[in-house]
Amino acid sequence: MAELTQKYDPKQVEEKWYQKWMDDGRFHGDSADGGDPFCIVIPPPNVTGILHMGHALNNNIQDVLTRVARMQGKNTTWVPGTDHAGIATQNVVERALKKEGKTRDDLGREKFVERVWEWKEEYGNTISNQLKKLGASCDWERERFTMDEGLSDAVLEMFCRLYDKNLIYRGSRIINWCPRCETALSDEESEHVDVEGALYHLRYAVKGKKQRIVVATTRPETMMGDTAVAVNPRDERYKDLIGEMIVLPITNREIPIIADDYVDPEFGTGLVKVTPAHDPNDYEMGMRHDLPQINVMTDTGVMNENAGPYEGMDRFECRKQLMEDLKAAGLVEKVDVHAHAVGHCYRCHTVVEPRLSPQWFVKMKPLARPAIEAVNDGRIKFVPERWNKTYMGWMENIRDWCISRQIWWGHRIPIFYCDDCNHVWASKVKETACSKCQSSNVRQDEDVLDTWFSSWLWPFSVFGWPETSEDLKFYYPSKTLVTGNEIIFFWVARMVMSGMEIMDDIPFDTVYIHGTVRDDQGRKMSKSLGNSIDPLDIIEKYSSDALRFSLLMITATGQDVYISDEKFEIGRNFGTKIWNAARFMEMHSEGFDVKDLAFNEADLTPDDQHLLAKLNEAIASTNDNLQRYRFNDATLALYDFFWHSYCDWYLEYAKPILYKGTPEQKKHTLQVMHFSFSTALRLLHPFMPFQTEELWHGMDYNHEDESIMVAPWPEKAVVTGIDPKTVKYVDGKHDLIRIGRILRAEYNLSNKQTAVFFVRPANEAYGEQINADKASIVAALNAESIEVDVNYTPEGAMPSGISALGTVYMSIEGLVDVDAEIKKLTAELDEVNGHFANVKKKLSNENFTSRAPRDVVAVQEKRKEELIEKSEKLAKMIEMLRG
RNA sequence: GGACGAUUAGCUCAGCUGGCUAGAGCACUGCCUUGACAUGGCAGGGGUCGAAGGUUCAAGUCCUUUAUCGUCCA
Repeated sequence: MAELTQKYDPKQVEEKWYQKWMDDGRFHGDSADGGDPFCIVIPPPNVTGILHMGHALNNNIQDVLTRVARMQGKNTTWVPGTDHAGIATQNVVERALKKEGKTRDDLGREKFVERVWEWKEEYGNTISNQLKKLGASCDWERERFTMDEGLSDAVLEMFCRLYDKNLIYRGSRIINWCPRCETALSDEESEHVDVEGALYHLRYAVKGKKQRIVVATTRPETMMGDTAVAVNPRDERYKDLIGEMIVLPITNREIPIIADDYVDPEFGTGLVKVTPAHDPNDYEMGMRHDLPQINVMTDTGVMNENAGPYEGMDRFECRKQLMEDLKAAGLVEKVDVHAHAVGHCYRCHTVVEPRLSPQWFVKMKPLARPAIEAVNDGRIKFVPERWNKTYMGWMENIRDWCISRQIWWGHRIPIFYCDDCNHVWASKVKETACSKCQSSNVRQDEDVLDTWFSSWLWPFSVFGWPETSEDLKFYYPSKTLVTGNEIIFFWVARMVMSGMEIMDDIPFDTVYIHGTVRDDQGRKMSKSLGNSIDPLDIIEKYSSDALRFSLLMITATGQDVYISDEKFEIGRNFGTKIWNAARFMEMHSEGFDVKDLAFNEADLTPDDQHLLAKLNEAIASTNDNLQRYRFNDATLALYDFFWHSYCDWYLEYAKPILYKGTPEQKKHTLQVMHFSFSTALRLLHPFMPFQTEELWHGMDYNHEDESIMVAPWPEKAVVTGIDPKTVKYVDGKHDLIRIGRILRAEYNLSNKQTAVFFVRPANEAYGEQINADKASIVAALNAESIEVDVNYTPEGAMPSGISALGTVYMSIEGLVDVDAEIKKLTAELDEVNGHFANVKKKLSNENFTSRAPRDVVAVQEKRKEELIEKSEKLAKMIEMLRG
């Protein structure tokens, strides 16, 4: 047996094993090997990304699932990769350029894109490398990037297919425009943020009348684009105004007052300005009433020539100036404080400008139908189930997806225009001649596609689609998708749609949605708040295993998780505990063959049986909880087994045997220990991959297997010959020991002081068992001796307590504090009587005895007996003390 | 405005199909450097389960209302 270091050194161990696993090709799966496929595709992080706690949790979970599947002998692949994050990456490179005093226009499109590729080559592997530090057992040979050749081909193929099916179209719609990124965004990419804004009440003059009306708006600067004022047709107040004309201030343009049901008479004054080019509802109204559309801003959110005197002014600057001017002209009725939700760019948090713009869209309704069915009929399950509703809500109210982006980094839209015959067509190849009139006067669309247009193909594009491959056939559909709730719309829902459309099959059968990682005050971790905890710092400080184990232990299924540095001590301390337990075993294992663990089941002592029963429970619980994605419960089961069952009880029980027992006893005990430990180690491996591998080798458990990664996964009960009655006896024995220790503690006996104990067992059988098993109790209690006697009666005042196996007395010379004893026992008696009263009340209630299930009643009846017995014992003991 | 989630010990959270005498980790108190481990051991204190109604033999758990916080959607 190799010698374990006194202190575990995670840094060196973790590096060593990850490299070894890679060298040995442990992470790779291949369809050619056949078997039972198990596939997970990673939610591709942004290529600009650096690992944060959300990633750590997310990938940790995937790794656990993957490692379990691998140990179960499944043909496993976990496909990693990154996405090109169009806007984010472009922003990063533009910032770098800015430092050099350049803009992307200075470079031109081609040079700029080259520059982004350079950036990607240099920095793009950061997150993948960080995942390796986490211990992620990704199939790196399959690593993909959404802009690589194959995936780009998939994107073009998808676009052309949908275009040819008329599921992609170009049209002028109100889209979300980010004036900072200078591109359109999808509805999902505009994040609604509640802001304390203002509701401006403006006076507009009615043409030909003295009358002025008051219109309420949150965006006065769009006034220059107003083409109507609208009222609800049923609003009596304004009935007479319908059809009149309004003269807009500043530009003096005349616009009509129209009637439209959309107007909410309760909002503001019941009169709203209509700006069809800057608001989706106004756009709809404009269509209904055939109103002109006047765009008043440029791409950068600066007022344009339609804004008259404000041309060239930033939109918010304009709002301020305009309001001052209107105020001066006496055209402001009032300004109310107004809380409302304003769209912000999800990449740069600039206020989004809704704006009329020609863009490319995917028609979503036809794609949604099969995706709705797949979840409705249970082929795809969300865990926790409630996310079904979120998914369905979005699917059923789906709106067309704006997929064109006015940036350079991304897949260029494969649409070609002929400037001679105006033919428009989609093509996967770079066209130089018109497919209709053969003119060479053709040009490709300037825009690129939304990044999500490539990631929605991920579950099949990573396997080479549109090429057919054995891997695609074998691994698709994947098993579980693990992700956070924030990308259900962006990604999960769209993958289901693309999967159903292209593969005619679901992309995964389970979507596990985990919580969001927050700081200890419940705030989202963010760079700007400076509250993020860097997983790499935690790994440095505590180890990767500690990070992983702690994260899972504190993350309840689907609930948000609050973390702080100290939380990771859980995992570190647990690792230390296991390490030291292993060292202890090693100390006693000289000359012992860990490969010979076939102990004789007839020789199993009560404590052996108890430990093995606990091991079985741990196996069952781990498996059950994994199946239900209850990772915290799975880790808790392992924690509890190792720490309490194994270390606190069994290891302490084993000490006297290992130090003083016969060679036969010693061998038997070591067999039980190594058997249990090595089994539990395998269960723990997916959660703490590094340390378990180190111990697997350090303890020489690695039979013919070279790695614990492929050691057999413990599936179910491993030992027969465990008697439940014996297990229960040991539970009782632990209780007895606890009672004895309490007596010691109450009288402040130091560890050096031994004490004489007397036990009056609850029955003969227990008496016999205790007698046969006395040595272990003597050791646990550091007792001088233990006398077991069913008829034991103390001669004088003795400290005592009642355990499950019987009454325990401790003999100490002349030191008994009789009053304290009486007080203690009386308090206990009161408690027992309280419980007894409750039970009695229950049992005398006929409704209970007749309606409750028989076993529930039986439990209460048994309890009643026990309480009576205990109460009597206590009363007698008190009486005796009183003398 | 709608939907979902949370509210349980000082803190962070479990508690799943109602049977609970409500658990864990951290923090706290006392004792202990004992031959795996002080990143530890043994023992201990600490909760009318946000509030109010209801269903039930039985409610932390189910229903209704409500308050507070959070998330998503409009």
